Amino acid sequence: MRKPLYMEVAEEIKRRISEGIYKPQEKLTSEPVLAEELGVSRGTLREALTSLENEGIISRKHGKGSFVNKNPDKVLAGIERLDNLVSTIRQAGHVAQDKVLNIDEISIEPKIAEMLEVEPGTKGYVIESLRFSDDVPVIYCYDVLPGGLIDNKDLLKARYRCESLTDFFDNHTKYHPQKFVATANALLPPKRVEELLNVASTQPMIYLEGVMYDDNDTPINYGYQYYRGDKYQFKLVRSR
Amino acid sequence: MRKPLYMEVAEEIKRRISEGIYKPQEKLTSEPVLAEELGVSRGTLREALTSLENEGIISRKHGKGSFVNKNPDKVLAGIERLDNLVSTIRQAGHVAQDKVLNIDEISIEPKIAEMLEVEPGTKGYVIESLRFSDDVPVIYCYDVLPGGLIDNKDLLKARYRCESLTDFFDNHTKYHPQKFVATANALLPPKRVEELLNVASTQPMIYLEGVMYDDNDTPINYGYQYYRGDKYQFKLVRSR
DNA sequence: TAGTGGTCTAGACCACCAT
DNA sequence: TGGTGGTCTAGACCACTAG
Repeated sequence: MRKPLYMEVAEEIKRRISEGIYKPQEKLTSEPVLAEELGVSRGTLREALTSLENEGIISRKHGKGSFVNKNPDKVLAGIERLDNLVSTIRQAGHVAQDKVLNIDEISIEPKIAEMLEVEPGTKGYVIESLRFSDDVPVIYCYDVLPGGLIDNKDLLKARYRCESLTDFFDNHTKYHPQKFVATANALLPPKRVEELLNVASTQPMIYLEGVMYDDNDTPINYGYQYYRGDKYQFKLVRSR
Repeated sequence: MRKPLYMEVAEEIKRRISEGIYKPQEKLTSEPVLAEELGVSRGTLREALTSLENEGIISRKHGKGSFVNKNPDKVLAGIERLDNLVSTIRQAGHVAQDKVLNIDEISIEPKIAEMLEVEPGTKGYVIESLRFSDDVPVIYCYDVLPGGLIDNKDLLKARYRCESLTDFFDNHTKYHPQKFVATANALLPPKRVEELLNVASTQPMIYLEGVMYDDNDTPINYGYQYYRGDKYQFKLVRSR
């Protein structure tokens, strides 16, 4: 079984929506009937519907039915998604590029060491990088990796050939980034960021700072990013 | 059946975690065994585990088991949650206050009318309000309501006695806010915001702008907010 | 009352992981 | 290989909404 059945079912329903067989605001065929029609059990159909609901494509109303949302496309891909920045820029229809500025060995300062759950003064690496959209630098990234994660310093050179730190972790280490727990803020750029991104010192920036965890809850890097507020926007759905 | 069984099961597991029967990083009893032990079907147990996973309390690893996460408490309550701003400030340990500046009748301009799905020029109401933290104004809110939602203009006076527009909708109308679809940005304050929040014109602000929808996907208000970047921070979890 | 989504069961087989 | 979580089925009953 390549793909789980319920995913194929979800895709079939998406297809029907995009082909206009089910239109926004309209009710879907009821669960028992649709399950029969698609040749799956109701349980499997419900798994598919649940995933569509989580994606914001449909809404279910107890006793009434399941309805196609307005703008089933628009939403998604927002600030709560940990995506490759480069692919996010591409999806927005721009030419994207990643550039690593430098990789240096450092001694991790206490504040960051605590977040990374290592001893202060432990060896680590700092990676500075930029992301470009249509040849304009729009994001500055500063990342600190505990040295313990990297067996061999040469391994880090692979970062130059990756499109992001996440790609590097996925493809060259045994750690797989799962979530970035952060705080969001608005700040003016420090001198270095001002110069690298070539923005005015009065240009407000979106500032995200936090720690990345892998799927075993191991902290794998501390990082912060400055996003040009005039060039980069986050989509966001706040819900109850 | 008061509570669904799977919710009770989820609570029982949470209880075991908080009582230290299952400790962070440890593996839970396997699904077949735990289901038998709790006297429910494996399907029901899995529903409970899924909800715990969505809450970030456990992680499941195919072929290995389900594990209690570190810090099963901390996270959550971030930018993706549509919460009463006042209660959010209180939770952070500050004295919070809401103040409505004014409520005016207006003719809705085309750009906003489109977002609210009404005809340009339709009558509507503008509400300007501030949120205070320890007597310091930290958030400026500008909201536009389609006139059609409000039978009687006097009804709006109730807004003065609410702690937020969301409370007003919940308690005085038949509309119940469900989600705020928005964009996030960093901006410098316009003159009016600069004066009302008493901030420097160079103080970066977090700017959220979007449309609120009720549970039937009816747009119930357009709004934007300016948050003082130096006084207000958002928590945020970006995950895959 | 009829139809809808919500919950629950019992049992089966598959895919992943460590040994 | 044996144990774990992942997927799937068929059938039952409950709770909500509307006419």
